[in-house]
Order: sequence, then C-alpha cells, then structure tokens
Amino acid sequence: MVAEYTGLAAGGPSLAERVVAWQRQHGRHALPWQQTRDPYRVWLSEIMLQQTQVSTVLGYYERFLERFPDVAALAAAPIDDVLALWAGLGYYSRARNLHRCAQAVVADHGGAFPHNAQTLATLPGIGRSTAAAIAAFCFDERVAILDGNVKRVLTRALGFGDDLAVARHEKQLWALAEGLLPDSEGMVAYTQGLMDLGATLCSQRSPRCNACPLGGECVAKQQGRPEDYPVKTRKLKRSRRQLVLLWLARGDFIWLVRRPTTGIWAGLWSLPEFDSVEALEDAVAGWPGSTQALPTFTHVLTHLDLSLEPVRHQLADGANANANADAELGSRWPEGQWVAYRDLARHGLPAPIAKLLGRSDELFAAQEFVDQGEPL
DNA sequence: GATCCGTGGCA
DNA sequence: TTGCCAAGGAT
Repeated sequence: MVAEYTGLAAGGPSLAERVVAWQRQHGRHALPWQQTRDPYRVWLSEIMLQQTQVSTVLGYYERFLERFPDVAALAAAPIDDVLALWAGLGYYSRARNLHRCAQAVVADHGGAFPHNAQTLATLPGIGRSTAAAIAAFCFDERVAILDGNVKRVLTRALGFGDDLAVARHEKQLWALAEGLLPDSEGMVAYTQGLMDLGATLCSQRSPRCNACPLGGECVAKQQGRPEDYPVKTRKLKRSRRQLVLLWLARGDFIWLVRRPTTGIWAGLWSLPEFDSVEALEDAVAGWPGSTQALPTFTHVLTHLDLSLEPVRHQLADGANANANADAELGSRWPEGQWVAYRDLARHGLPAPIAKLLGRSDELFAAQEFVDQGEPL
C-alpha cells in the first residue's frame, strides 16, 4: 500500500524539485568522483561504492586511478595487479568483473563506455542501478537508480510499506522511482541528491527530519515513524566455518597459494588451507624444521563467522631438503609460489591474512612466551 | 527466489 | 556480544 507523496496533491514543489534544490545547496560536491563526468572514473567509483561506505572507498579510489588512469590501462593489466589494489575492499568478484568489463569496453565498444544505461547494464558487474547512476551522472539520462539510500528515502517519502524482500514490491518501487524523475537537466543533482539525503539526513536509525527538504510532505514523517521504513524481512542466519591455515616460511619467504576461482576470497593469494589440523600436521610431518600453533582468531563476515587456525612451520635450511620440499609443494599447489615478505603488498591477500602476516612480530613474541611455558 | 560474496563501523 | 548493513550483482 502506497500513501501518496503529499507534495503532489498539494501542488507544491515536486519531490524532485525539492531534492534538486537541496542537493545544489546542501549536498556533497567535493567527492573525488564528482569532479568529473569521465565514465571511467564514475564507473570505478560506482563499483567500489557497491555495499561499501564512502570513507572506506576514498583511499582505494585514488590509488587505483594512479595505477590505472584509464580503461585501456586497466584492460591491459594482469588480474593480479587489479586484485592487489582491491585487497581489503571485499567482494572480490567486483574486481574480477571490473577487469572483465574494462576488457569488454576495449574489445567490444571501441574503448569508450556506452552512453546509455541499457547497454551499460550488459557489461560485467554493472547491474540496473549502477548502469543508471553512470548514465545519469555522465550523460544526463533520465533513468532511476535504486540503491540502499534511495530505497530508504523513497519508501519513507511515499510511505511505501510493502516488504521489499518480495520481488513484486521492489519492482513497484522501481516504477515509482521512475515516475518521480525530473527533466534531464536536473538528473545529476537529483540522483546525487537522493543518495546524499540517504547518506546524511535520512539515515537508518535516527533520521534528521527537521533538516529534510521534503519536510512535512514525507509520509513517514507525518506518521511519526520514519525508522519503520523500508520494510524488509530478513532471515540472516550466520553460520560458522573453520579455516586451518599453513604459514609455511623459509628464511624471508612465505609460501602463498592462489585460492579457488569460486567461494570466499576467490582468486586471491592466501595461505594453504587444510580440512583439519590433523591433515595439516600429516602434511608437514616429513618436512625439516619446527611447527608451532599460532593463536586462533575470528574473522566476521556478513553471513559467516570464520575461525582461523594458523599453524606456522619454519622450514630448515639445507639444499637437499629444500629441493624435496619444493617438489612436493609444487605438486600439491601448482599455483603456489615463494613470496618475499617485503613483496606481500604486491599480492592480493584477504584482510585477515594480511593482518595475520603483518602482526608477525607480535605473534612471534607471543609464541616465545608459549615456548617458555608462560601464559599468553 | 534464495544464496553467496568482505569489510568496517556503529549502537 | 550481537545484529545490522552500506552508492548491488551474479548465479
């Protein structure tokens, strides 16, 4: 059931007019990706910002542009270079799709991004909302976005109380969003303004309705319960998974393997993973050197609590032993390689793995206490 | 349609 | 401690 946005019935400024005027005066204008209408830069920002907050993206965006200044440079780069710059941002399929998209733009579109949302949405990693954002920002196309911010703003303004977990209802909201669009001249400010409203005033928990340009026209504010929107039933049951990891070191080098192309951290470099501590111990039993269990720690994902159990094995020196070890390692992990600690940043590592390896001094210190029989 | 895919911040 | 989720998309 949709209560009507009352500004329309009252003959006052339309929702779009209010949002456009507010954005131009009070919205955000200094974000790095707002200084341009270059589709490459806008596209990069939109992909990085998917399910990711602005403050997190800022540093990644600048580093990425410095290394890949245009779509041709990105398309020509090795995927490992892309993943290395994406490491820590999460949702790594975005990085792989980003790379594939750049290559498609070069190969299929003459090196230029398509100028309309419909064609943009055919490219890897660009869905309906992202395509619309690029088309609106770069080409003034009259097309609606519907991300988390806009869902919140529109459901509140319209009093749209139907469950967005139901596809039919979300489709209805898309249609409503399209019906609210201003003329093309206002598309940039309108699109940006909806997101600015959702990110600043119209927040999830404590919306600042007093400062909102929609004022008393907002149905949710009239009802006095803006926090009740949007309605979205969720059954997020978090599961647990155990990761037994082998930190295999030899001198200043560490053995890294490429993770499978599917599943968590797909395609990134990480430590060899085992099904159990026993399986890991069986594998290293015949290798020269010393084995130490490191402290277990938890890494929390949206749907998953990961329990990471790292075991460190320091391979002893010795030409014969090293040759045998390398042969077995190469056989067991064909895509593995010895990486110098100083070169770790050149590899895309999952955040908890980078954190683990970066805390080596701390962990080794803790381990020494264990060796001496002292409590941690 | 339901599930999967990261990380960090916040209450 | 736990839940929630942010400029979503692919399968």
